[in-house]
Amino acid sequence: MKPSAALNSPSEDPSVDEAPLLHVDLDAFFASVEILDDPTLLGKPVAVGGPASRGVVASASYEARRFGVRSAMPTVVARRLCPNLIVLPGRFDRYEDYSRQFHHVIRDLTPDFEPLGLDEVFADLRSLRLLNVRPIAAAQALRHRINNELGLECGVGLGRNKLFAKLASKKSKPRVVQGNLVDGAGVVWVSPELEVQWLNELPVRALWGVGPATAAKLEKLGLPWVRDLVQIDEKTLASHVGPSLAATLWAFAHGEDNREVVVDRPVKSIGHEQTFLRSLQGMDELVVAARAHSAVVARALRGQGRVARTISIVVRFDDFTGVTRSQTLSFGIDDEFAITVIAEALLASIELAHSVRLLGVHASSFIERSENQMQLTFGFEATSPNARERAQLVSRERQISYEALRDAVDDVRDKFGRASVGTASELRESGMEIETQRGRHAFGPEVSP
DNA sequence: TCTGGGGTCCTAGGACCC
DNA sequence: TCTGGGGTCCTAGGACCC
Repeated sequence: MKPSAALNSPSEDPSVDEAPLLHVDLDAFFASVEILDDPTLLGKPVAVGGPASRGVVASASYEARRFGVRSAMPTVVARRLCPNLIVLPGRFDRYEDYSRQFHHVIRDLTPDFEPLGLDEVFADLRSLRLLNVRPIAAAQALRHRINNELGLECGVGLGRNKLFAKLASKKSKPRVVQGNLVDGAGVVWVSPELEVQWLNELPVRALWGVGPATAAKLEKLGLPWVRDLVQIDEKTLASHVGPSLAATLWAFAHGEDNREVVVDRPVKSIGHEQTFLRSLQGMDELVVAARAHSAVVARALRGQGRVARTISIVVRFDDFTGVTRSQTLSFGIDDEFAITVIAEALLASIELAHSVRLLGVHASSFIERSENQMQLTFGFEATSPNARERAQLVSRERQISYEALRDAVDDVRDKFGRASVGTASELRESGMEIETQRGRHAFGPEVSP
């Protein structure tokens, strides 16, 4: 266990009101889990990531980072920097196991925490006021437990809000200096006196919400530093980056961040996408992939007990341009056949100028099962769809009655068993049509009243 | 150097309703 | 004949985060 001390070494531990927000960030999470599961990897440059042909690094051990290997770096580049790099494909079920244990440890401190991905959490310590919990002591205890029980290292940041807590945990991290591993402080608290000083030293890129595009924009405006943002008024900023981001950045630059710790953030979309080793050519190959993706999404939906009204597909071409298409239904769905039918229809609306390196299928606009009205399949009046819908329907060949789809799927399953289910193409050819968002109309021959 | 996969949120425009 | 505004929903694209 590495020594834990606050960088600013306060003689006194602040109160939870002085340091209400805590941020924990596990070190090199995926790579560390791989090393725990295979100790022969210890001390070696390890990365978790995609294949050299088309992958990127998701996580790199500190030994790998010494060579300059970083997250989001193309695997080929990482290999060039570090020829002995051990690249592992990633076992996300395993990482989720560890993540659950991580959250369990946090929950023992407080239930008021918010995960970000698998390896980070924010926690609001204010509810611990009456227990006389001291933030730095609590953070150190957290590090010990995570190290003892999970075998993982982490950095903990404390601050007045999410902005500073996160900046602090970053500063707490072990860093590689001149090729050597240097211990970070482990726990860092940004006391109010340090806040302005910290912000003044920071490039805008270090702020949450500023990525490469916004950083370039701000640079062009002559605002490469956080301290520069204080000089500009919010309206001017908004004219360049939009009102929402402008308000956020302007507040950050003044040390303010009103984002709260949200304990149960509801999931808003579920999707699955894949970059192919060899780009797909032609609709037939895409349809096969879309079916597989739809099945994955459907399983996930059912696993979480959700039904989705919107199905989207994402296509990325070889030239890295991309398109998305989506369709919102008036009812929710959760099975692979319904999703496949829609995904295929959306696919059919895309012009394939290049071969396709990535395909994704997503489901969103979740509704409660109890609100999902899908029973009136037969006997509805055949109102004429409006012009826009009709155009959509024609162009995308979709219009299905949900129950008809369901019934057909059940029939297929009954007849052939689960493993040999029919295809969406077959369902479509059977004459059914998809229903769209506003009302139910137009039906295939088999389901017409 | 050549770009993953899981997500979230924002913006802008069009359709539609009142 | 010319002309409204606000609110909601949907779609497409983009940026960002881990």
